[in-house]
Amino acid sequence: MRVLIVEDDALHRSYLNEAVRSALPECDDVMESEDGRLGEIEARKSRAEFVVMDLQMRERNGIEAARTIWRERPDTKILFWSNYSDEAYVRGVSRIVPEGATYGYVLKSTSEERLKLALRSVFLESQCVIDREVRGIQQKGMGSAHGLTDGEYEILVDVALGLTDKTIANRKKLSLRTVQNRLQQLYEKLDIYKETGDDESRYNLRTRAVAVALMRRLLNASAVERAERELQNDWTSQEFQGP
Amino acid sequence: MRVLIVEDDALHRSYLNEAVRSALPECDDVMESEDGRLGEIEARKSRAEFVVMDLQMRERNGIEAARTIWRERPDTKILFWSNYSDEAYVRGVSRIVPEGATYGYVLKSTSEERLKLALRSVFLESQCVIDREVRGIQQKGMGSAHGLTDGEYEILVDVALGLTDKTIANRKKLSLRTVQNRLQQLYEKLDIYKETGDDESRYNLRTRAVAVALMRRLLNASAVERAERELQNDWTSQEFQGP
DNA sequence: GCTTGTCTTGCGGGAACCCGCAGATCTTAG
DNA sequence: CTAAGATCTGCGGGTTCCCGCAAGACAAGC
Repeated sequence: MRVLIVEDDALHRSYLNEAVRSALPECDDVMESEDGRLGEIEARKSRAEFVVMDLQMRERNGIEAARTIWRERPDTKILFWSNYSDEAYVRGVSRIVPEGATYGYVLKSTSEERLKLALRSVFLESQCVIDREVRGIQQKGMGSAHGLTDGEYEILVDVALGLTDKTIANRKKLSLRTVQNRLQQLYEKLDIYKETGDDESRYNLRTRAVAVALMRRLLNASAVERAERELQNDWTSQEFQGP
Repeated sequence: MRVLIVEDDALHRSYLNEAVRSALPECDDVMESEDGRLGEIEARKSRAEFVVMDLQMRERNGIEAARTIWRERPDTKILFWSNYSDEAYVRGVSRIVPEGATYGYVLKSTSEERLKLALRSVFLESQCVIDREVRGIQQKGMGSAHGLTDGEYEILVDVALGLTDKTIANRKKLSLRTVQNRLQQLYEKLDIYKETGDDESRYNLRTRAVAVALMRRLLNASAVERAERELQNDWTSQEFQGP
């Protein structure tokens, strides 16, 4: 049994190493990689079945790395280990997990006990373990507080990328007016209107929406970069023109 | 001699504690705070002259905390200790440092030797120490690659907040056309035009500018939040109504 | 069937945005 | 003082955005 740790902070890396050795005495070998890119290579070379993965790394973030690892070996068990419970990350993870794969999601602020428990549960018993703080975000469809539909979230990302309404309509195969409608209902969910109501001063609604999405941690730079890469793919592989 | 450590990650906190005790044997007491808010209180209560401050914390980020600490005791020596060399953070720090104050800025990835050296240099010899990677950003005015004027950066922040051109004009006491001019030169610096040139597909320029600023780490959520708070101050203290 | 509700699409217009052009102001160098 | 250069400002227009209104599509329920 061999475990691969992918984490770019040296302290956290050694902490994880120690925790893994302590929680899993049956573990023969613990490998380490310093960023997502190297993690992919190491996982491919060593054929590790168990991975502890940091999100938010320099060279290549944990979501990208996990996706390629799962693409090559879908039975790999991955425990995600993240700083915050940003909605963008949680969504990103749940978007790439393949059918039936086992994974976990724990915050760096959890106690060592919980971490070790999660290691044993995910790696040995193939249970999915998700921290309570994260769980709150994962179940979508709550009381409009910060529960965006998948469709609305998609629109939000496209807007945050700086796309035009018309461009979004082409990409999503929708009418122009429909895109604008979804934007409006996005504005309502984000309380954009309430703010402009206070003063006569007006916001530019679409950029304001991006701003509050940032502040509410619905978006972050990594999510935008991911979407940007997907966009460039669509952009070059197929030309978008006409009805 | 007493040192206050403000850092919300437990591992980094203990690492810093050890480093401080090792680098500064003449240090009597090492205090710790878990976020910016508590750090302010502890600094006020203990009258610590030396602070090691993390940026990017939950409750109140390091820049805010440092500002209030410096406002109460401008002779406090602060060593900033950050994950990345994000332009937004560097700008934020250099914006709040008072006249003649001594401070340092080192990355978490630097070696323990460099960290200890920085601790001694800043705290004992009152030297300003700034990591090489950070230095690159600090000197502004380079070959248009990512060198934004202060004025351009201000505009960028206001746009990222979601403000209207007219609103920005009022806030900055400028003409509407001037704001739009600055926006145009911002677009050029960010290469917004080059991108739209590839395809007929159009971007919404202002949100696109925010997107690339995010991806180039010129902006981040903390910077937006900071600006938002300033905005709300102006908003309520004085009413903005054009002639 | 009829109604109710949600989602999509079109039309139209007022407002905001993007920008070329040209005159006015201010700085800097010779 | 003058000339050159950068910045600010107003005007006019083409485009996009924001949104109220209304008609069609589809599903669920009495």
